[in-house]
Formats: sequence, C-alpha cells, structure tokens
Amino acid sequence: MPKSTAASHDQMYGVMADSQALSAAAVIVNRETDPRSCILNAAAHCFTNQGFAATSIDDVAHKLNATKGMIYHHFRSKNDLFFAVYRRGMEINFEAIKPFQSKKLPALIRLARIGYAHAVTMMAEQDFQRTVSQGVAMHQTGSTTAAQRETLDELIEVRDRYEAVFREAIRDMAREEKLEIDDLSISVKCFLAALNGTVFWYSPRHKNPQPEQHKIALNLITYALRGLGTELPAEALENLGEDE
Amino acid sequence: MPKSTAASHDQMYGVMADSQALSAAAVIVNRETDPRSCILNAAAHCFTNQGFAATSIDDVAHKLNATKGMIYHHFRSKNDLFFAVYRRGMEINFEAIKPFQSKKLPALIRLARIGYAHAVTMMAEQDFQRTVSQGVAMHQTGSTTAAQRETLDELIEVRDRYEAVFREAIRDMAREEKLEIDDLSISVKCFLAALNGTVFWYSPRHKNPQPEQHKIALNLITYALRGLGTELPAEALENLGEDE
DNA sequence: ATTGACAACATACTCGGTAGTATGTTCCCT
DNA sequence: AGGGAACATACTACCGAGTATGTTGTCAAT
Repeated sequence: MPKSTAASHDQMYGVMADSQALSAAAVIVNRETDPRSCILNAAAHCFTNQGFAATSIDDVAHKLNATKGMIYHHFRSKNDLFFAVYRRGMEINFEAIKPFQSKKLPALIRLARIGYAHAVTMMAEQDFQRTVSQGVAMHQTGSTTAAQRETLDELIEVRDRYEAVFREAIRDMAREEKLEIDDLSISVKCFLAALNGTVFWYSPRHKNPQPEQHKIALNLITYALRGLGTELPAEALENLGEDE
Repeated sequence: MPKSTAASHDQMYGVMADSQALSAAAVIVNRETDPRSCILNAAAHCFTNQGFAATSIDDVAHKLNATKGMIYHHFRSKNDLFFAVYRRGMEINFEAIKPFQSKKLPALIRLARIGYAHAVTMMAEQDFQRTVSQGVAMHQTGSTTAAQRETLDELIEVRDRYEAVFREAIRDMAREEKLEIDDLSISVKCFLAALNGTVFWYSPRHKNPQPEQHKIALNLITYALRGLGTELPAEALENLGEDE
C-alpha cells in the first residue's frame, strides 16, 4: 500500500516493481520517482505489452502494487494517461537529439549524430517508443473519438516537428555534399524507418545493453546514410556515441 | 440479412459494404466472394482500424451487414479469426514475390524484383499487412495466452521463412557483387524496414493508386538497395513492375 | 495538544460492452 | 418430410472505464 511515510515512498515503488516486469527483457528503471512518472513508466510498459485497448487501468495499477484510485488521482482518464505517455516519449526523443543539433557542424555529422542518438533511444526506451507508434497508428487509421482526435492531432504535430529535424538535416546534408535526393519525403521516411525498425525485433540480451545497442546503432546509421547515397568517414563513425 | 438466394449472395456483400469502409481511404475490393474471404477482408479492415483487442466480433459482422452467428459459423473464436487473417496476409506476400524467385537471374535483379513486389504489396494490402504486424508485436511482447502462443509461434515461423527469402537474396547478391555486408541480420532488417515503412504513413490518394504505388516502390527499393551498398542499373530499374 | 482541511490513495459500485454459447429460423437438397 | 448448412437472435458471464465513497497521513491554525 502506498500509504507510507514520504521517506520510504520512492523506495517502495522500486522494490514493488512487478516480477513480471523484471523477467521481461526490458527492465523498468525508475529514473524518476514521483508517483506520476512511475505511473507513466508502468503504463508505457503495459501499453507496449498489450496495446492500449487490452491494457486496463487495473493492469497499470497492479504493476505498481497500487490501485485504480492512484491512477485516477493523477490522470483523468485512460486516454489522458496514454497521451501523457506519448508526450513523454517524444520528450525523450527530443532530449536525445538535442545536444547534436548545432548548425555549426557539417550537416552530415549532424545527421549522423542525431540519427545515432535516435537509434539508441529507440532501443533504450522501447516502451515509450512503442506507445508513440501506437498513437501514430491510431491517428492514421482514424479510430478515435472526436475528443481523442483533437489531442492526437496535437501529438502528431509534435512528432512531425521531430521528423522535421531529420528532414532539415538531410536536406542540408544533400546540399553540402552536392547530393541529389529523388524525393525528400520518402527518403526521410526510409531513413527513419531503418532506424526505427528495432522496435519490431530488438530485445536487450544483456544486463548492460549499451555496447550492443551502440554496435547495432552504428550498423543502422551506416545503412540509413548509405540509403541516402552517402557515407560517414571512418573516424567520424568511431566517434559516434563517445563525445557527449 | 444474408438469407437470400445463392444468385444474389455475392452481390449482396459488395453492395452492403459499410459506408464507413468506403469513406476510408482503403476501399474494400472483394476479390474473393465466398463468405469466409469476405469475413477475412472485413476483419483485416477492423483489426487495422482498431487493433485486435478493440475490434469486436460484432464490428466485423456489422461491416458485412451480418451478425455474429455468421462469424462464429466460420471461425471458432476471435483468435482463430485473427490468425486466419495473418495467414492470408503472409500468403499474399509469398504470392507477390513468387514469380521473381528464380535463381537463374542475377541475385541483384532477383532482390530488386522481390523487394519491389514486396513494397507494392505493403501498400496495396495494407489491412492484411497491418494485421501481420500486430501479430508480430503480439509475439514479441509475449502478451499471449498459452493457446495463442502455439499458433503464434507457428505464424512467426511463416514470417521468418518469408524473411529468409530476402536474406538469401541479399547474401547471394553480396557474393555476386563482391560486397561486404557488415551484419547480414541487421542489413536484412533494415532492408525490410525501409520497404515496410509505408504501413505507417502511406494512404492511397487516388482511385487508381497503382502509378503512385509504383513510383513510391521505386524510391523505396532504390533506397533499400543503396543502404546495402549497391544500386540497380537504370534500365533494370525501369523494367521493375512491367515484366510480369 | 487538538481540530479541521486536504492530498493521496484504496475500495465499492454502476453500467455498458463483449466473447462465446444456446436456441431459433429459413433455405436447400435428398 | 427430414436433415443439415448458414446464418440470426437471445442469453450468460465476465470485464473494465469511470464514479462514488471510505481511509489515513500530513500540515496548519488555534
């Protein structure tokens, strides 16, 4: 029961993490320990595992060894919870690429860095990214109520802004490298698709997943850049993931 | 009510297609007209729009202007229906690439052709492909009952066999072209990810979507091949989609 | 020290929806 | 006339979103 002193409040959520969550490949790490963030993490995990519709509020609560009352105290509805997870997911994405957006660098380096950062984030934050992916599918297939629609429109815009960062970097890169891109839109989509694919097949295999994720991300960004018709110089490739 | 003479049986399902389905971008074309196939088409559409969990058997029945009785006469359970849609989706995929699998051709041509065929199918059969995608996600996240698990394992194997066709073509191509592929597995995943991405963003915009799909598929296959470090000669590129 | 207000949940409840089963109906064929 | 296929309809049992009410701890004021 989360009815405890504030001193043990944070520890409780960590200790009480559902053993199923621990047995799943993606271990829940409580970076944030306030109740709201704990709910977001738990929800992201449940939405990932079962999808939005098949996830009940009770599922999320049980993952926290809590009850519905807790969830509804913080979020007005299941939809609001879903949207909050999506927002957090996109925040995570923007945070990941933010250090590398300086226009002072050559566009190819910028693109490689944000692409690498994106690829690593896709693997490191699968629950949030899969939830974003579900939100995108929801928007595209139109299976929303009118109320949902408005918020989803807004959330899609956030994602479009994220994508625009890549579009811009690809365009700049093409100009600097004097590359001809047949269709910028489709190229951006392909680029991101190659980097996003881990959502479908990647599962961490090690306690310390970072070296593996780094290696995979290198392969992904190499493929994605080659698809555009360019390559990163070897020494710049070696620096990816190290100068942050 | 489907209680009619056999003569009007097929026409009825076509005429009675839900107006919502017609207003959605993807128009249901009843290529097969037996009840079972009609149910599969309707189900694929519903699973795509709402996801498996949020789709009720009543939804599928209503899309056919029929009732649950009809669905349960043909399929034992909602799960069985879902699996049948998945199977059909994979059948469609195999059928699409089958004409191009001859090993007499150079591997690069073979790869380009099956890749192109795959890309076009992804766009032309979105409902089935999105359902397959849901099945894959279900399998990966482990959100299944024991009964589901067994069938899903089998279905994933079907998909792995499909992927193996691409793996083999890529490997053969790399050998013939004397290309060094860093990690064949990841390269296959990237290749298919680039071709599959339309599932997330493509919606037909024209009554006759084929020229547009052809153009997009050309862009996709060009990107995907370049990601591998190769390109298709221009005249071979022009022949894609024409010699079948 | 006591009291009251409020936050942060926990628990009980309501109502609508859905998977699947049971039963009914009609048509077709022998 | 009888049997079976192919549904349609009625029914059962359960589930889950959200609401209403209960409980406890904390804090501030007196």
